[in-house]
Amino acid sequence: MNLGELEKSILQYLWQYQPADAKTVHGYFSELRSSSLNTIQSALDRLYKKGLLTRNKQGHAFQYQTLQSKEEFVGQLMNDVAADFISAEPDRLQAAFISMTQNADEDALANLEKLIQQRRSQQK
Amino acid sequence: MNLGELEKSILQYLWQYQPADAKTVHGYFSELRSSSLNTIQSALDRLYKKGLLTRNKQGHAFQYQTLQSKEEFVGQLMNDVAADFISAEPDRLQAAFISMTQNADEDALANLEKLIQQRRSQQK
DNA sequence: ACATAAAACCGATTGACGATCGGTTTTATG
DNA sequence: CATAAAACCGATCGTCAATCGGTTTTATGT
Repeated sequence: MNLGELEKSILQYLWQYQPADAKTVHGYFSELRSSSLNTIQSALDRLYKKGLLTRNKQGHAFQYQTLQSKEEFVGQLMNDVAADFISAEPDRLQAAFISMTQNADEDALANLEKLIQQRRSQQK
Repeated sequence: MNLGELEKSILQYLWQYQPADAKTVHGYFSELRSSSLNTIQSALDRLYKKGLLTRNKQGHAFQYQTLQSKEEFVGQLMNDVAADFISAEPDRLQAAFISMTQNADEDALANLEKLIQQRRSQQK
């Protein structure tokens, strides 16, 4: 999945304020970048066609919403990028681990370990 | 960092067989894809200019080599892709990581936990 | 030193794709 | 059913990977 700058910004916006229609998004970005309403609209449409957003009409306009949480989405992205190079599952996890802990401090590691223990006990 | 298909394949090749010159790489890929020697050469050059490879002349030809291990590189990629959305929020990064391990099985998680413990004890 | 073969380098072309936006069509609603 | 609002269409631009022909540079054997 390749995303442009505008697309990323819109996703970020939606995770914070969704649902939103093109006009609202455009209103928000008018202070940050000079994109016409049409540009915002077509970026939303691209994201929709990429399967990252849902939309449903509310009056005149589509209300857009993300399909995944930011965490799920980023997890997916990391997985995809890793899968391009690493096929076997255990290796992939190991690589992920390395990336996560490249500059992780002790607290972060402890925290991570706790999360993993949680997950292990959850799935019996 | 955006990589094309050929670039990815060449990186994979190098991690397995480096160092190698353009001719060698071309020889390898001649069975897998129809790319001229020049195409391979310019892909190697692109990777070199992107800072992913080193090279030094050995007789006529440059011998190319990766700068990072596959694991380091993939870790970097995952980090970059996460950083696009998650800034300095360790918790969120971890959440994303956990979501990435959504369908990891018990063995993989156990393995991962072991790796974390290793890393924790390493760093005093 | 110099001819030559080998490789590097240069430049042009093609194909995707994100960003951009003007103009036309569709549609919700007073 | 008129109209304003939004969706949709299509064209252009910029960037970048892939491609490769042709030229320049260079390593090396005689």
